[in-house]
Amino acid sequence: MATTIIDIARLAGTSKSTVSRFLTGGIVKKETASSIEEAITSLRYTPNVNARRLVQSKTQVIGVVFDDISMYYYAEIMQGIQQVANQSQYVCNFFSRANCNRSEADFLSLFAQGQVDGIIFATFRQRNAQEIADIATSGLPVVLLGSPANHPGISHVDVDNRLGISELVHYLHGLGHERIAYLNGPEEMPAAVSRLDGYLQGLSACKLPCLGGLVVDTPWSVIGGESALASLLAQPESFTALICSNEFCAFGAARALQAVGRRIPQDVSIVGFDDSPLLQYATPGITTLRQPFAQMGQMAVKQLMANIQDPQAIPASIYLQPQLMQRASCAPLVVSSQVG
Amino acid sequence: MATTIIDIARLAGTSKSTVSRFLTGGIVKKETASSIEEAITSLRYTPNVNARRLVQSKTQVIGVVFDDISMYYYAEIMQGIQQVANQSQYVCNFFSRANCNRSEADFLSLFAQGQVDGIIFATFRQRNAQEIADIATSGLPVVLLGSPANHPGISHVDVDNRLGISELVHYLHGLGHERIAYLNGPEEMPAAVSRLDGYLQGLSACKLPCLGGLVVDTPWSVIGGESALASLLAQPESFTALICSNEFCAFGAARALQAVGRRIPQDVSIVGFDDSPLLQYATPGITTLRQPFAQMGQMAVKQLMANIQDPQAIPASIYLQPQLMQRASCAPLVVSSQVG
DNA sequence: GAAAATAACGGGAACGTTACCAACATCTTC
DNA sequence: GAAGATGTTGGTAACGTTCCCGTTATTTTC
Repeated sequence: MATTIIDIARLAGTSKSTVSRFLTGGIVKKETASSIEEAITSLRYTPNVNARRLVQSKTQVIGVVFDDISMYYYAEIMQGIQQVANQSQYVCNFFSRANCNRSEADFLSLFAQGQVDGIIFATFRQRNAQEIADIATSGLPVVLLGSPANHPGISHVDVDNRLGISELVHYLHGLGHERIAYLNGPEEMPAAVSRLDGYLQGLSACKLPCLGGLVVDTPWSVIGGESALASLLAQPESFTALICSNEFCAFGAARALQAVGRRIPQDVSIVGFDDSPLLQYATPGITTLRQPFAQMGQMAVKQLMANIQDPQAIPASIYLQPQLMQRASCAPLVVSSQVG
Repeated sequence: MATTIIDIARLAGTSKSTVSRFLTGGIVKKETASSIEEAITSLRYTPNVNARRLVQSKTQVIGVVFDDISMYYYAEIMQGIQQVANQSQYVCNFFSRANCNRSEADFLSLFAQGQVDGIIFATFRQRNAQEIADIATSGLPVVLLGSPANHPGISHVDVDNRLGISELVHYLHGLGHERIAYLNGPEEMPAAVSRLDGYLQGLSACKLPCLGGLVVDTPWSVIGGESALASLLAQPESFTALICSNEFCAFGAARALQAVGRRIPQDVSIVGFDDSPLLQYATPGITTLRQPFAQMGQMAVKQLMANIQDPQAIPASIYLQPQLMQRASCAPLVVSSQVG
């Protein structure tokens, strides 16, 4: 049926060993090489990857598993992953768990036996001990992306949530703000926990008091941000700046703030976490911390490659720093402008 | 190294043929079956996909090539594709052309020789005759997704751009509008051409005159929409409604409109094409046509499956209808409200 | 209970490649 | 020009499956 290495050998007047050697970059005489080349183009030959993978027990494929591929940032992560993978002649298999109700363990066995050379799990959630054990015993190189904890034996790449929010506190403090409210995320999200940590750390580093009423929990949604702002206004403590632990609640909070007549940034400075057109095009544009998703993807692949090439390579935890995207939603404190 | 079918046979006290028969759903005695099953679980055996693919020359993989995976709607398309693929025990290989400067032809040869059983090209651009010929001669089942033209021999799935915009004209006409402006997209985008067609068709179906000044070209961006609106206001024809051929220019136009003091929808009704949080959370929310991306992905896979299962299957062109997402940006015409 | 039919199994070739290793050709060196 | 070094080649065994087909075990039928 399809043309094989043997057809090439026959046409080039040599043996399949020599053709194979040519294909894999071994030593062949110039003349032989050129007649093989000729045969390959004239027969439009492409090596059969499955035969190659079978004999080499190597696939040049990495598997990438997402929680739910529909969030905008997954696109960026994928881009980063793909870019580096392709540079290294690797191909990516992407999966979204949301559409196939398989557990990570299912993926481990799905990928077992030669499907992929390694896996990136890009799922932003907590893992239990069993799941970690499954990964560790699978024998496959694995990198966790956007995951919180540092598990011995498993590499992982994440953004430095704590540092990011802490910098944000410094930034607002530098503008003169001392009463900085905080919209906290759901506690089952590890990222939310780290961000709250960053807020508290930032406050203490700036020698600012932590005023209990100024921390309000919210689900990470526009509506969540709106109602969180309502409870913030309902409590007695005043504030001149507001840090939102997520973009959607930032947008909601900003809108709710404006709806009750508070001006941004004259009355309240507001910052978000995560970036999207929503914050970019809000009026005013909302200052936010941008997660370097593409770079996170790139780093994850690089680390995975290292682990694939050398199974003894030491696993690493890599934290990338979020970048401050300055827009018009923050201003220096004017003493008369406190609200609350 | 890894456990093979032979290890299972040995442990189960039978032959590899029988184990293989068991694995592929053939007839085996109950007792044999259970001892094989036992051996499989105790040795944690998983079949080697590469060996299987080699001998069957079938991969259970479909390749999916995107132009640039960073647009939000690709996530939806991927979701749709993945969902149906997984149901059929297929696995997807996703690629983004943006990061690997390979042509579609490169992908055809990359995927040749057993990488995949079929390909979906989800690239929203025009193809030249050579590219079409390459696809046709590749021998691989191919489905074009979001592509404009109907090429003999190649299946394709797209949204019905023309019908969508035409319905939009009817909708606005139904609200009493007769002077409906149009923000046209870049002519190298086939979708933009179809949408303009739809606008013109809609006008003529509603027996409305096409007023030359009311059609303005714009790149599909927020800034583009803003400046297009400026030129619309600079020309003499008045309008009470505005159709934007894309979400970004809709957002920009709406913002520019409000910036010059025109109220939405009291002074001007405005609609977009494509949907995203940007339009959803704009103030007021902007009515738009939502492309059923997930369904497009699903249909593409179904069609591809059909073409894989039966290479003689007749290629099909499938057009899905965009859905009107009604928000607060449109209102019935009040006679005194003309602007322009 | 022998013949025929059926059920279950096992041997071995094939899939298309790589990789080892022995063989052969060509070139140096003295 | 023989001995060694170097460069190039081809034969063959693997890789882990599936699938065909002949063989053996079991059941049915008269």
